[in-house]
Amino acid sequence: MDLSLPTIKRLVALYRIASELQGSPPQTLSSAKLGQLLGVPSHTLRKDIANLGGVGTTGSGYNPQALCSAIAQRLGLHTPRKACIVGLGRLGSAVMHYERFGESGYSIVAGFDTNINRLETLRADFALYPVYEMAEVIRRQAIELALLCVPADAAGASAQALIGAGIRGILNFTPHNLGGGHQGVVIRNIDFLFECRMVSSLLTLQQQGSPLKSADTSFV
Amino acid sequence: MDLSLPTIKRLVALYRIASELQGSPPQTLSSAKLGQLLGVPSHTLRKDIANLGGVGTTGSGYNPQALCSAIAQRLGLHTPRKACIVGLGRLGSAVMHYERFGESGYSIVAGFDTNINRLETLRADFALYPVYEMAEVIRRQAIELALLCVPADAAGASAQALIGAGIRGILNFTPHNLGGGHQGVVIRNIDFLFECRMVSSLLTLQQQGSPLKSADTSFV
DNA sequence: GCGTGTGAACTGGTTCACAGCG
DNA sequence: CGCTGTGAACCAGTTCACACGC
Repeated sequence: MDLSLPTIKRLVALYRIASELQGSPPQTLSSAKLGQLLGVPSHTLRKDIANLGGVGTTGSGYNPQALCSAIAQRLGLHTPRKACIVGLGRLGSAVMHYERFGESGYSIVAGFDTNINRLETLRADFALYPVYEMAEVIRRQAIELALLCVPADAAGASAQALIGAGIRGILNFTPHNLGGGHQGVVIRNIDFLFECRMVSSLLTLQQQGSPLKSADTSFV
Repeated sequence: MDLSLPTIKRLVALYRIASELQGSPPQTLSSAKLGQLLGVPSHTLRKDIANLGGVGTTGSGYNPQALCSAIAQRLGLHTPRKACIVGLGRLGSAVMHYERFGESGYSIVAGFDTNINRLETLRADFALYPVYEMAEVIRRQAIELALLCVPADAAGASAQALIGAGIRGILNFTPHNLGGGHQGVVIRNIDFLFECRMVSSLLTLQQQGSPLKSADTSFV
């Protein structure tokens, strides 16, 4: 069975909730309960989970850890993968220090920057390289994910270089849209300004009395 | 005409592109060109833009600044609104220093934290308050947006407090899903771990040979 | 002829309703 | 009797194809 993109998103969100709830009291989770927690109708979740197959006893709800591991397995959330940080300025450093990154399944194995001085002064528990070695390091170490933290005006070029080096995914923290479809490379934008504007838009339309169907604005 | 959520997202993305391109050479933008830049088929964009009405001459393309201002007006991107930061730790400080925030149309007028010491030592060009004054300040100043930067375990309670105080939108930077549908409050999650897992999932499915229709993984 | 605008066809994701198991 | 699993109905958004203005 193929999963649709919305379904994948909900499953990833479910994964966190389920993993948080798989703690001490071995409760059982109903689709209604989960739906409430996530802001999604229960039948949608039932469909989503049904796609995984085999989880959930008909009649009682879902077992948290069964659900958790089913999602993780189906989506490969535990697959160990290598990541690198491109751009070690303020933003890159912040990302680099994010404690919970380990939970993602990725391990950061390299950092790149154009500024040689910065490379020498920075303290990191992974190797740092000048950018001109980027392609080679990525290939040699089979790095799959790049955390793109360069200044906005360098984003396009960096992305091209990364794709040329065979990267598989890019988390784009720069405020620059990397839309140019490059087949096979997964790109996700984490864009503060964009989200601000989304809120603004939704508020505006809502204040004008536009329906704005379903409260799922936090999703999608 | 009502706009759908996917349409709104594309228009917001378009807005940035158009505003970047409205510079020196007064060119004209075709839907094909824009589509390529955004990774979206041209006819989809044509539909989206057509919703705005009146932009675009049949035959030649779109005028960048006309497009820009049409989007801004329709979505209220230039509407001045007030925002506050809730939680002034490492994350909150980073958000607070984000230079380009001004472009969003919001101005930050207040910051809140439980830690009184922190309030006294922090340097900001807006007023800082202890949390117990939060509801009152939000109401008095008619603050519409909250940038939620508290620790994960405080996220739920803070969100409740904000909603109780009449906030209209929340940008949730905490790794905690705020799904619980609260009618009328726009919530958007900016979640690093979630995005990492999304990439992981998409790579996994893709490597298994699942179709993963359309390269629009960066959208939605 | 290039490129927008748009009504009509289509696709696929969501919603519904009910069968079935604990 | 509560709650999951699922096939059928529904609907929104995307895709297509063509008419029209420059």
